[in-house]
Amino acid sequence: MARAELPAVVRDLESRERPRWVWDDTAGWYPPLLAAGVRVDRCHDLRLCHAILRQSELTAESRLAAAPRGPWDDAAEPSAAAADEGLALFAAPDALGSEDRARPEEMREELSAQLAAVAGTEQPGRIRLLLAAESAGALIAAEMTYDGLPWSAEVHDRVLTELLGPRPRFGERPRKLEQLAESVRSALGAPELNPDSPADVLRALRRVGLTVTSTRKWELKELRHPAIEPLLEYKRLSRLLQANGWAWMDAWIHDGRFRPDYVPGGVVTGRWATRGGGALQLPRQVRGAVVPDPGWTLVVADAAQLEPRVLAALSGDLALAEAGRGTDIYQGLVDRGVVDSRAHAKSAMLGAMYGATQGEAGRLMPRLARAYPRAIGLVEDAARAGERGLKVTTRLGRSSPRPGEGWLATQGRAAAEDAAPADAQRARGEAREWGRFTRNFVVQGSAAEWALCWMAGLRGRLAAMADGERRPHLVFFLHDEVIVHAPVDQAEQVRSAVLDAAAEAGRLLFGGFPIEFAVTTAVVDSYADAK
DNA sequence: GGCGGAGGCGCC
DNA sequence: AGGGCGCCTCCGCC
Repeated sequence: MARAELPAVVRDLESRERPRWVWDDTAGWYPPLLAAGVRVDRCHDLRLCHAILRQSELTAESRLAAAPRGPWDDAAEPSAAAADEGLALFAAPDALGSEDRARPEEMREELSAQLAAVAGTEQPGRIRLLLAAESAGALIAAEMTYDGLPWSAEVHDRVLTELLGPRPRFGERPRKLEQLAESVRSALGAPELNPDSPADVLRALRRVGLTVTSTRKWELKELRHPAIEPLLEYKRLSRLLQANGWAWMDAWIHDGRFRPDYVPGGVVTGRWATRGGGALQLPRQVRGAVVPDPGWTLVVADAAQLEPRVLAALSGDLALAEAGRGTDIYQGLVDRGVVDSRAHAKSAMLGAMYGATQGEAGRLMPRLARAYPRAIGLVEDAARAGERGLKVTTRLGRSSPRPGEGWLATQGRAAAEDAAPADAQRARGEAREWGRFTRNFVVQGSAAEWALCWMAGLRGRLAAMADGERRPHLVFFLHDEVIVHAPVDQAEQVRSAVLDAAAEAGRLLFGGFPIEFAVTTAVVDSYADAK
């Protein structure tokens, strides 16, 4: 009886060949379906789509956007616990009692409001694609958690032991860390020093005559003192131990799999976030532990210089697009004499997209602006809009939030006739800060859309390659990079699928604009070998 | 003893 | 030195 009950699922009849399941929340519904052996082809995630449509400038005139805040706005990020609850509900729908789960008629109503909002836009195809991609992302996230990233605890332990020494007893420092701590203490003449305490370390550094304002790595690197080298090494290894050490392994690796909890749409720009496990910050040091099952391999693919390419296409900057054709786009800038080294090119491009004003990146900006006025003009316009408190919008229609009450109040005070200089200065600082956010938003958000389309297209192609239980599947996604776990004999097919999907994503977002989305692929037996 | 900000650093 | 995150410890506070 359970299957037929699916009380909160509505079927959208838009396509009879490839039905799209419409539900309130993929993270709640899909995990139990996966556990029951069901794979869903397509869906429309009402919660995720609602969030986009409420905020988007393209649907600002819709009934959905104009309505007061309602349950679809308050819907809390579903927790893993909620997903477990979903499992229980699935097994025994009578036990419902879940006020936080929408009823079918509520979902039908919300769906029609969403469809109306989309239909009311000038180019409904744009936002329709965004909603489809966002929803596909939700399916992929659930599937990746279910399938898990293949992880060798043995390799991981070996890496940790090599770098830190054998796993210590609870509460003790690993041998290497203890040795480094001792070196730091003796170099600073501070036998009681706790190297984990920034305040403690700062005091000790000053006591030996060093001029420092913090214990940040980049500041310490400038200092000459025998304590610095072991201190930096201590910080590096301590970080590894704390973030991805044995405790992390115990908590997150089970049966040879790492199953992080991905949060699609978890970042304002549309990037994913994760909850627990820090999956999006896996340090290079431990990537060697990502190894395929016997008879399988990893296809690691990375969209090279994704954001500069997205910027070129967004702004219609043919010169910048051309610089990236057939080559590394940063090298393209060097070849065209815009800057003198790849490092400078990278620093300048990233600076343009983040809003650098000082340092090397700041100095290179004028050259970049002269060579690529359209591209730089686009990010400058986005910054100006943000400084004035306006929204900006990505390629497919995700809009930035408006600044908060506090920000507006500060700007208001500064605009008054008798504004104090200090208020005016603070307002300028905050305005520029919001401008840097909106400047980056358009590029980062559009790049996230490209990545979602890429991954959705790849998922479809992989599904078509399924060979019984030997099903190549996505196991990792990191903003502009994916890992596919595939049977060895399917690696080449997967590689083609990755490239085809990338080309398709470019066409979906930018039509015929001549931008090339370069993708590097590596077929490897360890994630560490991918770069 | 729990909470939350600060400091710090990993990833893109 | 400039965007987006998550998560760890420390440390002051209730």
